[in-house]
Amino acid sequence: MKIETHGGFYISQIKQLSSRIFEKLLKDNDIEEFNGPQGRILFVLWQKENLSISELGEKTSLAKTTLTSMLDRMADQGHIQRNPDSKDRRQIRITLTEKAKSLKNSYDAVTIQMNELFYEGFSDEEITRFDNMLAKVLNNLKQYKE
Amino acid sequence: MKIETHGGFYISQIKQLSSRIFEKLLKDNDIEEFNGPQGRILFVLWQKENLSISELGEKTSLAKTTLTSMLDRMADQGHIQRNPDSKDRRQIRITLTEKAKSLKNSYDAVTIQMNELFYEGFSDEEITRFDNMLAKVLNNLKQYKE
DNA sequence: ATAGAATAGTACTATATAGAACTATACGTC
DNA sequence: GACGTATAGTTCTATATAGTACTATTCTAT
Repeated sequence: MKIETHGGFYISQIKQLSSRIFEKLLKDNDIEEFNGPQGRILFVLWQKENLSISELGEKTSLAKTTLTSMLDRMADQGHIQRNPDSKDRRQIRITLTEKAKSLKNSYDAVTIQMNELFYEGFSDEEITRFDNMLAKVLNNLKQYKE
Repeated sequence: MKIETHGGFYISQIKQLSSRIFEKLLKDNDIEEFNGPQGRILFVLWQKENLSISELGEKTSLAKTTLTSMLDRMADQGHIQRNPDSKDRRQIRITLTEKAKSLKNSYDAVTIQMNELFYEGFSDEEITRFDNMLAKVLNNLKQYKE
């Protein structure tokens, strides 16, 4: 690989800008209940509840120390609950409150707005190809972790 | 755009993991002088010095309030200097110290290691295509900003 | 020339983020 | 079964990150 690449530099910037824009869209849509980073955690829990904190970490790629404090805030705000695991007393299972479940639709609406902007000028085929490449990079990085 | 996309979710995760891996590579290469986020700022300044803080913000996609505190730390560590602009007294021009200039090679070496991992299994052509797509998304987001 | 708007940076505050060190529990080997 | 090791979470600390409110300076339209 001798060519010049800027992937990492682009990714950082895209992350920065999309986070700020997402935050703004939440505000524009009068969604005050959660913010972008919390949305990422909810996104995972809406798909599958009752995850342990470590599992949540794998699915979000966040460190578990990050999750501890975020889950603290989300519990304070009435979005999640910490439940002891019945079999392994080291583990904690995270479940959603009804309040949190009811927010999924608002989140989805904002995601659609976000995607329109994000993928402006992309054909459906290009989006698919791009998504696959991102998944591949993500997989490369996950491999490295061990 | 009716298809299911995960671009934003992937981007967040890639950003998270690559930041942590990059940090680890810096440590493995015994580079203690700067960290990942500071490296991003240095990367821009190595290409063109004497930027104002707003210009640095545009090129890194960081908010200027973020830069204020990061530049404080980087000045403390002897990497950058704040110089008053001679024409516009509101502006400050950022220059690199000799110490900071000498770090570029170490950074480049780590970037190469990082890219090898990041683009594992990509052909040169795919890398180029992927980079172009990232640039396009970044451009979309920058457009929106106004 | 001056008032009002725009721009550049900073101070302050809150959240996100993660590493290191820690505690409690479980597991694996003898 | 006991001891050493691995795993799950938390606490503590430091940096990154950005929004809001602020000050100082410049620009613009009259």
